[in-house]
Amino acid sequence: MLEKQSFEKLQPGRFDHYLPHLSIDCVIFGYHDGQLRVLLLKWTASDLWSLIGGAVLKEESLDHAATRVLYKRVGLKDIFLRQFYTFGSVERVRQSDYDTTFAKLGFSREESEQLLLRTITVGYYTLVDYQKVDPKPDHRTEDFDWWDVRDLPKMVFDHRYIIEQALVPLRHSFRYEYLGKNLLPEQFTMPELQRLYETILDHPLERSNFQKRMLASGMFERMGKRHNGGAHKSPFMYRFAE
Amino acid sequence: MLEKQSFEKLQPGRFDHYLPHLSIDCVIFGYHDGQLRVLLLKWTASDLWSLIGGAVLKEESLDHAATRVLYKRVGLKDIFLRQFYTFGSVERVRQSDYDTTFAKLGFSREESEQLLLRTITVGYYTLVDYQKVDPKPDHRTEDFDWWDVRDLPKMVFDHRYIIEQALVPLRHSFRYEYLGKNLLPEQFTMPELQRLYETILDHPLERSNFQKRMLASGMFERMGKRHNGGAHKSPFMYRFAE
DNA sequence: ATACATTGTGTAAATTTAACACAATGGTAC
DNA sequence: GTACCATTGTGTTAAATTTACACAATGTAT
Repeated sequence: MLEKQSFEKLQPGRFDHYLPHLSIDCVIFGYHDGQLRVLLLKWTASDLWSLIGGAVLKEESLDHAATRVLYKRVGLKDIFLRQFYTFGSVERVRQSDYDTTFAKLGFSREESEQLLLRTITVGYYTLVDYQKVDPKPDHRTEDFDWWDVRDLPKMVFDHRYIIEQALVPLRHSFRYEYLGKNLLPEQFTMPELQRLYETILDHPLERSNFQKRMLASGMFERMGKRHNGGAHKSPFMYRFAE
Repeated sequence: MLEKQSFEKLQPGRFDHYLPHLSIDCVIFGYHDGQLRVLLLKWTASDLWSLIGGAVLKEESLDHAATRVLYKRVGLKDIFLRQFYTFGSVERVRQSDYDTTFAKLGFSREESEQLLLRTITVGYYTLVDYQKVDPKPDHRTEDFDWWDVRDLPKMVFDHRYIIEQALVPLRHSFRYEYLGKNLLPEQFTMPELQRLYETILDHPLERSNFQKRMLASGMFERMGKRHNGGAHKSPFMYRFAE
């Protein structure tokens, strides 16, 4: 369980090196088993989950902070990362019931308030390969897991709202761009790609029209065929071009 | 010219009541004479111009800060306001040549650095009636003016970049929504509406198709005709519905 | 009264999107 | 080996939307 001392160890000189009142939070999307999922951390001694986020160094950009946090906390590199909104309501931090959580951890009311300072958070969303994630729980978090976006757990602050807001530009981008590179393995079949799109856009797509649209986009390269069992015609494999 | 004392008067207890390192900036769009324009303030004793912005109170939301600043500095109320991006590069404040500007104003190097602190700014854009604007230049700014977005003056920090970035979602919103309520007078003709759209989208639109699309949207109410001279067929007047 | 730039609306062509059809394939069941 | 069949790739048609063009009506200037 998190000790008061270890918190200070965890964030040495937090208020010297980091910008106060500001954080970034990353909605990390992954795809598995026909489900769109987000990577969440479970807080120690609590049933609350949270996004992966962190403070911003005084000498780094917001994008850099997001990249740094993703690398240090989840081992992710060279990923699709996009800022989508900045959440700045007054109640977003305080309204939560996690004041009591801090009390449980041995923090005084005064110290707790330091940690519960008014905070504006810049939201990013990222698309990552479900398998390549290697979260490093820290002293504040004891576990991590992927959660279906349609079935999220109890979350700290306004993190659930942030996820819902991230879904809007995510869906929009899948309508007008050809993403998904980081959500699928290196090679994939057209039905697999379609399933991804249907999951994210949350509605069925007509098979033959989908295939034609994808091929006409020129974003995909056809590789060899896959013969791996299943009583079916063997499909072509594709990958994202260049 | 700005005196050191008046700056303190201007922002009493700035570091007590406001969140440090954070600001909001508003790209105020107006429309006049077939030009899309932004409202800018001219800095005292300088040829630099800037957006209308300000700090965020510790007990107000970002949206509230933007609304407050727009009301206090420009007298605007009940306007279209939309957050679009948060600018957080490290160099955005320091790279500028305005260090020298502060020197001219009698600030010491130390004090100047206080004012040139690393600052993240949350960008908003707004659509306002060109005529209803009543800017109140303060001690830091000696003048204001509307500038054509295609012909902007020399600007402080990254404000020119912020304007360019605001144009992207602005154009996008005009493609998929029916805005313009605040950019036009209460009543307007279809050619006038079309001219607005063409100016913002920056390309010509086919007249008859434009008219049909607008009418079909149900967003506009047809009023009486206008008879005000000009050797032309008199056009219908429209207004935004409800 | 005539001319004419402008406005409102109608219609046809082109393009895009959606819906459906069918043949080919590769494995399974017998 | 052979018939079967879910799946995949592609083609074809219908519907809807977008684009281009046409024409009649109007109000003012001459």
